[in-house]
Amino acid sequence: MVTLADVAQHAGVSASTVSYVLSGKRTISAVTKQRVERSIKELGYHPNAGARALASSRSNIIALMMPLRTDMYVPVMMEIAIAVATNAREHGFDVLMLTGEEGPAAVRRVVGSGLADAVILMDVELNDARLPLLRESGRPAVLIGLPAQTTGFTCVDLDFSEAGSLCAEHLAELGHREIAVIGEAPAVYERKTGFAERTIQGLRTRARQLGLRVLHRPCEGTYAAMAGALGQIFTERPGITGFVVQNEQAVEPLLSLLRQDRRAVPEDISVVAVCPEQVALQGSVRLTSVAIPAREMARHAVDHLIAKIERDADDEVFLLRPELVVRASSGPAPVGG
Amino acid sequence: MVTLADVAQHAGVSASTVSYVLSGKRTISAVTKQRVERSIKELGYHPNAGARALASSRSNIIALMMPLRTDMYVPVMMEIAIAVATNAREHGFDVLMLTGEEGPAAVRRVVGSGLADAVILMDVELNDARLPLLRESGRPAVLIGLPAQTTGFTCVDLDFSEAGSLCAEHLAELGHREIAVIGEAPAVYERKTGFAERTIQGLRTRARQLGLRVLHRPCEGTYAAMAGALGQIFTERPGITGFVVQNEQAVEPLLSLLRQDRRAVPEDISVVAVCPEQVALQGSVRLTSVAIPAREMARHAVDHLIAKIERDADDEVFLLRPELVVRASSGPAPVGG
DNA sequence: TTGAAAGCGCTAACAC
DNA sequence: GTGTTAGCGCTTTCAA
Repeated sequence: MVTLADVAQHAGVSASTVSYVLSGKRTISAVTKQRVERSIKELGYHPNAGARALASSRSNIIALMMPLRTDMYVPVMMEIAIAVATNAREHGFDVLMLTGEEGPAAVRRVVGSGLADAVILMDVELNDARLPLLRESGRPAVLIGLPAQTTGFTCVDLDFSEAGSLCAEHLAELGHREIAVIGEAPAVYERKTGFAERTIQGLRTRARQLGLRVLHRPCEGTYAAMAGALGQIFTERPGITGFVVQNEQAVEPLLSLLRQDRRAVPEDISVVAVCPEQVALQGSVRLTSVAIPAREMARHAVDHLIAKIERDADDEVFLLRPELVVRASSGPAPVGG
Repeated sequence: MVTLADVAQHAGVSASTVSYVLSGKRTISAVTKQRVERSIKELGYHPNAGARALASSRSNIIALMMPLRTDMYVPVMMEIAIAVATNAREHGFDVLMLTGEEGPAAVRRVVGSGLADAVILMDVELNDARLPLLRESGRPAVLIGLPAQTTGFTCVDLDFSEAGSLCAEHLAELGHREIAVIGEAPAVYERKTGFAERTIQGLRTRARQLGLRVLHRPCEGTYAAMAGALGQIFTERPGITGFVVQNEQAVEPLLSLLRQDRRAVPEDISVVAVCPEQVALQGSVRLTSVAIPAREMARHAVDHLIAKIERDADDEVFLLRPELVVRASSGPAPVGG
């Protein structure tokens, strides 16, 4: 194994000089710098990560804690994870992947051992058990999601309330007067991550202002559940002409069942989704939707985390502005009835 | 920060004793052991990861290199990644997530710096650029996928050839005589990961033995592409009564278009998929399918990698036996025509 | 602009 | 069954 000492000897300088060439923490004459860099290349030197971490008390590793449930929001999570890793590399950091499996203790472990310099938490719940541990660890942390109590943390999330509001507005503008919201599965609401609640609340508030009538139904993403929900909805409110869906899995079942029901989209029924771009684009109908901006969230999370690590930046709450993109699934409310 | 020396002092023993209590590498009397463990608890001691890595030349970290393309096989990849992480933890290892972004050099970096003790490569291509680098690094590695040249590596993959064979068998047994295979998008074949080719080859071989006529069409996973392909297929071979699909995205479009076409599944047309269990279960029809056993692959990969790290185990090629599960999308070939 | 040297916290001989 | 101690390879004062 090639060590820094080997490089120093080969270049005819001291170890510290090599170290400083690498870190750039002090000015080095052009000649020595070149000599050192040449030696590094020739010897194929790679600084030892462990030694570095020990001497500098910095691992240059960020821990990313994945959600426990691997069955939900998979594409978004994956996109965030990859974007976090890519982004972190641009700042010279690597990413350690933690699963929910190990529980909140995982946070203590990686942070207590100095394995990770900082933590990103995905899929944060309103009263997340990991937060107290993180807080007492004193390590920089960024949450993706919005817990009940944000003090001590930087949070990044989509402004779901505004997203709901945009959906209401869009349908109201198209002349719809009565709409239904197909929500996440009941389990999601029970988990209290808050985003589903914020969406419906934002939607309801705006709907009230616009005189839009709203029926909200949480729903499993299966054909059977969707069929049941749809039947009930049209029975209760036959005048409904618009749907807002916030449930990846439910999108195709909904479209498929409407088709079967001989209700044309968007002529008879308008559909607006809150979902990853991918889902909105690849289905049987290109959906008018509010996207969940995974990469942007990851970028904010990493950038701010690095700022906290390196410049002790302050905590902030970033609520990203949602955008509604009009596609083929929404149109004017049918006239008459 | 609490160090091992602090613990030693607090427990009234030497540093090495504490170290040995932790590692279990030598026998310690019950009393000292308990005293040490008590001190560890009381002081809230966490061994420093960097120091450990430096002293032992072992980081207890496995690097997991994700596929470059984040748009394909997302659920399987995510499932594998999480299973790898969970499994690794059971052996006391953490997982570092590398994206394709950084290119093959990422391998050299994490391995050269001693950041990772070993590597798992996902989505391996037939002539993968990362393999030579890995080979010369001499670090233990496991590939998920099957490259052209496996020497020096342990490989884990589904036996796709056998999977194709099973599909042919199943349809033949049901009396089908003419089938179509909807394959992955052309881009997948161009990337030369080999699995798509192995599937069709295994299927073809068995089909020939069984007197089954096969038409193979790679296909994008969009409604438009699927509609085009389907039209062509039925024009060319009006006698087709069975479909094998190996393309997650194409499953729903296919089912939907068949329905629109008034071809009932499974009465008129049988459909067999090679896809993740999740996809087979959550669509509009519960699909007869051969599952891609993500967790099992991850388990094999991790277990064998650990065996290589700790016991210098030999390289092996694990081709997991596929299983075809009969569900609601396949049935006897229609009589007459 | 550079060098010397003292650790960082742990492991693993080597001693007894 | 336990203690002593020499590193592991790097960063960073301190000194010149």
